[in-house]
Parts: sequence; C-alpha cells; structure tokens
Amino acid sequence: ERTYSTLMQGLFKQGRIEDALELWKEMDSNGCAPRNFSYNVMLHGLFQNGRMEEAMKLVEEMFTKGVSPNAVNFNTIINGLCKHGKTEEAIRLMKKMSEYGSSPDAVTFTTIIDGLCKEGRLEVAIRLMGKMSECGSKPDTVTFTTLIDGFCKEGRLEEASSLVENMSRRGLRPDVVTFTTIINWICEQGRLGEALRLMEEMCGKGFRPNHCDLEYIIKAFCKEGRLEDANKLLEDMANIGIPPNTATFNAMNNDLCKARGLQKTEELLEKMMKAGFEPDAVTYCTLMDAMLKEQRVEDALGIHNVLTSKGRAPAVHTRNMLLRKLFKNGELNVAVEFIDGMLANGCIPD
RNA sequence: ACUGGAGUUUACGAAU
Repeated sequence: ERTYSTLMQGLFKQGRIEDALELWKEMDSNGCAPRNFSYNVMLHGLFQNGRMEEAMKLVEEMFTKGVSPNAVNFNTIINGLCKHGKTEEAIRLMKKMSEYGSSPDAVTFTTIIDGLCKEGRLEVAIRLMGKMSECGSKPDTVTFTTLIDGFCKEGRLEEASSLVENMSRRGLRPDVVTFTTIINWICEQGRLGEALRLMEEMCGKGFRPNHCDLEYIIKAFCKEGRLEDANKLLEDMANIGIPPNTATFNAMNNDLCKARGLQKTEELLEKMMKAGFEPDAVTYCTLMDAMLKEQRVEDALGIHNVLTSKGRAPAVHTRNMLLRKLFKNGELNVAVEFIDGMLANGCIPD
C-alpha cells in the first residue's frame, strides 16, 4: 500500500492523473484495501488537479467501504473545497468533524482562513482565528502569515503590521514565507529599497532568500525599467547559491515582451534553452500572449498546436486567451475549429 | 508515507 501511494503521489505531481487512477484500480484488484492515507493521496491529487467531482465521489466511496475519514482526510477535503471557491461548504464540513471523532486543528483553521482571505472576507477570517482556542487549537506562524498576506493584498497595511506585532507578542517567529510575503508586498508598493533591505535583514536572521523573493523583485525592477539592477540582482543571487531558473527567466521575459517586442524575447528564449532551462507553461503563455498582442495569431496557434501534440496542452486560461483573440478578430471559423480540436484532445472548457 | 501560508504569465473595466 505504501509503494502504491508513493507512486500515485508522484504521478499526480507530474499531472499524470489517468496513470494514477489506473494504479488506484490496480491496487484494488490486487486485493490491497486502501486505508486513510492512500485515500488521502488520491483525494489530494484529484483536488489539486481540478478533478473535484471525482474527489467527492471518492469521499462517498470511503464511507461505503467503511473507512472513516481522519483529521488529515478532512483537512484535505476542506482544502479542496476552499481552493474551488466553496468556503461555506468547507466551514460546514469543519463543524461536522467532531461527529467522526476528529476535531479541527491549526491546519483546518488555517486552510479555511486562507479561503476566506482569498475571497476578501478578512473580518470573518480574523473572527475565525479567534475561535481556534475553543477547539483546543491555536494560531501558528502559518496562520498569521496567511492573514498577513490577505491584508497586504487588500492594501490594508496597518492591520497587516499589527498582525506582525501580534505574532511576535505570542512568541511566534516569522519564517521565510512570512518574510517573503512582506517583501513582495513592499515591492508591490514600489518601495524597492526597503524590500532589498528587508531581504538583507532576513538573511541576517539565517533565512536564505529564495525564488519567491527573486522573481518578485525582478518584476519590480523591470517595471521601473531598471534592467541593470535586475541583472545585478541575478548575479548576486547566483553568487549566494541561488541560480536563476525558468521562473526567473519568465519574469525577465515578460518585461521584454511588453517593453521591447518579441524579437528580443525570442533571442532570450533561445539563450534560455541553450542554458538548459526548459520553458514551462508560463513561458509559453507569456510568449503566446505577446504574439497575440502583435497580431501574430498564426504563430500563437502554432505553438498551441505543437504543445498539444506533445501532450502538453496549455491550461484553460491560455486556451481562453487564444479563443478570445480569435473572436475579437472575427475569425469565427477558426475559433470553432479550435474548440473542436480542444474537445477532441479531451480538454474541458470552463 | 498523506493535509494548511509566499513568487514569474493570462481576463475584464476605467482613463488617455
């Protein structure tokens, strides 16, 4: 069972959902009855890959097979619901946990708090944090960081910093994600100098900056047209052992597309591939978007087709981008053809 | 062995 679970987890991570499902069937037919943790791997994988209905079916199956969900299962389901915009359902489920001998823990609460924050329901989120103690739980660094991110994204700076204070009053230390959250938000405000200073402070506390910091700061530099500074930062980061990756390239690339046109981008893309970086979904999305903006619809469609034929069909969002352009240009026949092709390739429209 | 928080691309609207 452990081997199967590990394998399925790996398959889900690579987006190979059908393969994982196959393995799940095989496991069953080999007389290996899945327990909570195997169900959890499946649930998590299905939710992560947007296969909500199948996940919910699996939950029913757990019940009919007499596998009572444990706290981790509940948390996984609650997270799945939240990530699909069903926060209210998630809250209802949390209230039911006690009927099954589990009680909500910090993970449960933080998951729902995150869902509420992402919906902009910050007051409700704060109130929920206040209720954690009733369940014998208490907020941790992750809970606070979730809220800090929520308030930052809504531009509610003072409340965000009072959360930081509240956190340290409780003896909770900020971790690298907390720092990154704040650094990103300071960048967003265009206060780049402060962001860089905070990053140094973070290093001073023994945390290593990571790509979440790097890409955001790069983006901010580019926005201000400070390309040399961006390149300098890339060098500095590489020197402390954080070499650029595909996401870093993407961040630079976006600016190139917008400010300097596609030719430079294509040069950079070539350079990147020569350096051994694989373009990813974001790379292609950026590139296709830029092509569409320059009316190079054929080229964008070409990339789409190549990716699809390689079994790496772009996400719904990217496909919608193309469709929108086709409609805008009045190319209805091409659009219809495109949709047919999508369906034939098993892509589900949203 | 399985669950929660941060980063790079994409819509729309407004203004010009």
